[in-house]
Amino acid sequence: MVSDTVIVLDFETTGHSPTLGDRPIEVGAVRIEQGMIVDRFQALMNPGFTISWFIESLTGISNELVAAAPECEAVMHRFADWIGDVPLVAHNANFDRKFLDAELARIGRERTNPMACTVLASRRLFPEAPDHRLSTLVSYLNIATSGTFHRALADAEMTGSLWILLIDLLRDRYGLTDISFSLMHKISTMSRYKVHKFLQQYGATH
DNA sequence: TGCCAGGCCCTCTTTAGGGCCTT
Repeated sequence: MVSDTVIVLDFETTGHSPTLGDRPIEVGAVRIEQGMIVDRFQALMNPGFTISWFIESLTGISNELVAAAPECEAVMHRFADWIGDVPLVAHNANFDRKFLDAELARIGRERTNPMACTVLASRRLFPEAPDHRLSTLVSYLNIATSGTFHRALADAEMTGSLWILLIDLLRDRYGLTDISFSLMHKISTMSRYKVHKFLQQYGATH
């Protein structure tokens, strides 16, 4: 099986909206080559203000932890260098894209990487799942887990496993042998009613 | 002080509303 190299990333943040001042407190990511995780990135970062009790409880990331961490700007420079121009993947990519773009803008850099979403892909390829939250899909698809959720690297690793399963499903169900990032991206953004027929036709001609 | 987003996607739709998904 040949598939493109991708980087699967996840941010833990102080809230939902960078436009209202929320910032990342941790980034985790895995690099996937040939269907395997071959490298990892993880860093806590200091957002410059106090994290709410809710976020401390949700993530287990305390104010003490981020106080000892480097500022977001320093981490994001390292992260931007690490991801390069490799295509990106995230679970609910719209969320992580907002924070990535906002933090890159703060350091005078810009994302050029295309980005795909495992929520959108899963809704089309696993429509029978109870729902499409990461924790539900991990359980439903028997994805290996350390038992930790809402930590960036653990969530990125599970999302990476989900990405690999999505590619496996395209291979097994439709006989596709060369599954590119752009094919998965196309599937994720087309009408869910057209996906099955499209893949049948695609599999017959590739 | 209290509250805060937003893109996707379905449907009892398109002159709209509300659930899903992320922290």
